[in-house]
Amino acid sequence: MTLERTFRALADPTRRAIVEQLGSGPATVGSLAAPHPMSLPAITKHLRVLEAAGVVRRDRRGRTIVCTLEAAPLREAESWLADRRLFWSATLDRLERLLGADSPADRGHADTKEQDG
Amino acid sequence: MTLERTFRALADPTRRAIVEQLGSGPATVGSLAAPHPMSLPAITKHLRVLEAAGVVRRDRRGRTIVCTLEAAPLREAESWLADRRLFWSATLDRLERLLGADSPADRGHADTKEQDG
DNA sequence: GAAAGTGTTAACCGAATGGTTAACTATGGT
DNA sequence: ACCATAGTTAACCATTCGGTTAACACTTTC
Repeated sequence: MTLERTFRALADPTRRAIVEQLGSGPATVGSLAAPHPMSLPAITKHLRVLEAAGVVRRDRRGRTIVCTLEAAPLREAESWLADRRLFWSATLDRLERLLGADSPADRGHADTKEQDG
Repeated sequence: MTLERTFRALADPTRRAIVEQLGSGPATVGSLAAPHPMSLPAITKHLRVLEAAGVVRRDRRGRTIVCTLEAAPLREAESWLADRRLFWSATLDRLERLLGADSPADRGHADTKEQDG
């Protein structure tokens, strides 16, 4: 599944940093590796994971390789999260009150405080 | 980092299914386990991962345990993706043209070839 | 065509993941 | 008290992950 690969790819902080860097535009493998205190093969592996998820594309360009961010999988992941949000924003509060009414235990967050942002 | 735990939690299909089910409202551990062809301890572990990420909350309720979806981490993950999107939608095309102008090799995504999959 | 530059592949390693079964804890019902 | 219900914890196992070093491959330059 694409979602699985995408979320797993984004789970690693190094790979997220790579994606963030690619947000400033395409970059070579070397320049992507530079900020990270690890060997080049490690970066190669991370890029393979990102590429397998479809998040980045790699194009040979002379003797360097240029990596570019690919939109589709990130968009798909965002959509999945957005679908979940349809719930939290609206339904959550109502359902929790239903639960709370049945047994007023110390779950204490339903009526007095709201940590929404 | 919260983002790391959140993305890692969502990387597993079973855990995503749990989150989706919780989108219909709070549920007991048993009812969350029912749809999945695995043992209860496996589900317990998945719930611990989701709880560690702050994605679900567990409240004892008699001899059952009610799990509820928690908004904050999902919102944070969605925000991270949304920030990335600021790039793909607008800047990508322009940057790629800059790159392409420098050396018109067959980076071929614009008009001729497309190996996307 | 040999040397240097840019990445990848291969082999290996320790730690984390995702699952199992068996034993245990905790609550509720009789 | 005793038993059933609902979940967790413990111990274990195979696989995957994230990193390493060493060797290889492709491109450019001299």
